[in-house]
Amino acid sequence: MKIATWNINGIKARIQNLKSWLEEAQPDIACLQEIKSVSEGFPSSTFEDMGYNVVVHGQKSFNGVAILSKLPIEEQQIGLPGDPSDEQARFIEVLVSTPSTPLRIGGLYLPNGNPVDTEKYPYKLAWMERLYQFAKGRLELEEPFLLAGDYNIIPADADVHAPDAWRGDALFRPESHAAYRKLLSLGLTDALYAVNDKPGQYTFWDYQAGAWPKNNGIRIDHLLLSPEAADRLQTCQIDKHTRGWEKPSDHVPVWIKLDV
DNA sequence: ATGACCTGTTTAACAGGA
Repeated sequence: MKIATWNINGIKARIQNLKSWLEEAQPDIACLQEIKSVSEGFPSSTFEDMGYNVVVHGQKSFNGVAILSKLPIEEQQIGLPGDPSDEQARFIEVLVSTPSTPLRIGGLYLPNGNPVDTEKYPYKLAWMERLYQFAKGRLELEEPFLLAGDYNIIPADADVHAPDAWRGDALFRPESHAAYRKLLSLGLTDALYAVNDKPGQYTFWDYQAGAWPKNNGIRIDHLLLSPEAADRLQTCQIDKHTRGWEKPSDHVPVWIKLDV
């Protein structure tokens, strides 16, 4: 089973690229972030025609997440628990049944957090604490479970072209790293590093300053697996070539194959 | 991580992104 995550940076601007990539990559499940659309504005029928079931958690103009699944969706959770006042659409989860096991998949768009001297940074850290509490509960089920998405966290120096230039950034600050380590310490496995820990495996290149031609990238899109999912991990890859397409997203897809 | 950007909203700049 192939499961992917991709921050598409706007469904209206990216629908053609997304269709092309789905046809090429043939994921069974795709977690999408930054759809930048209300739920009713998401072109679900386009993907239903391609054989996907579609769940959307949209918002006007900003954020927004969706999951496309070729397997029937048995349960869904819209939004991250823990703060009823949070109106930002950043989390969606589905439960599907594979031939061998139930499988729970959370798709997330973790807050950026910049600038760090504004309320945006404490919001990011509080959101990460909520994600920690949620993941803790899911891991207690001892089932295959994964959290896939745009974490807006650069895990280590090996994941950024010029680490020293990023030290004070919300994606790379010690407090951000501490919150990310706390999440991992629950027993989650970074799928990419489990199969290949080479440096410089980027998933995002800024539109500005020639970042793509100069390969000034960062790795911020991750799939974190429960022990039961990690046991079934076959491979993890980054579809870097989509960054070179016409009208690209600034992120590229990351996907795993699970033996389920 | 500094070149010279992109998207949505709305239809001229602005907010937000990373």
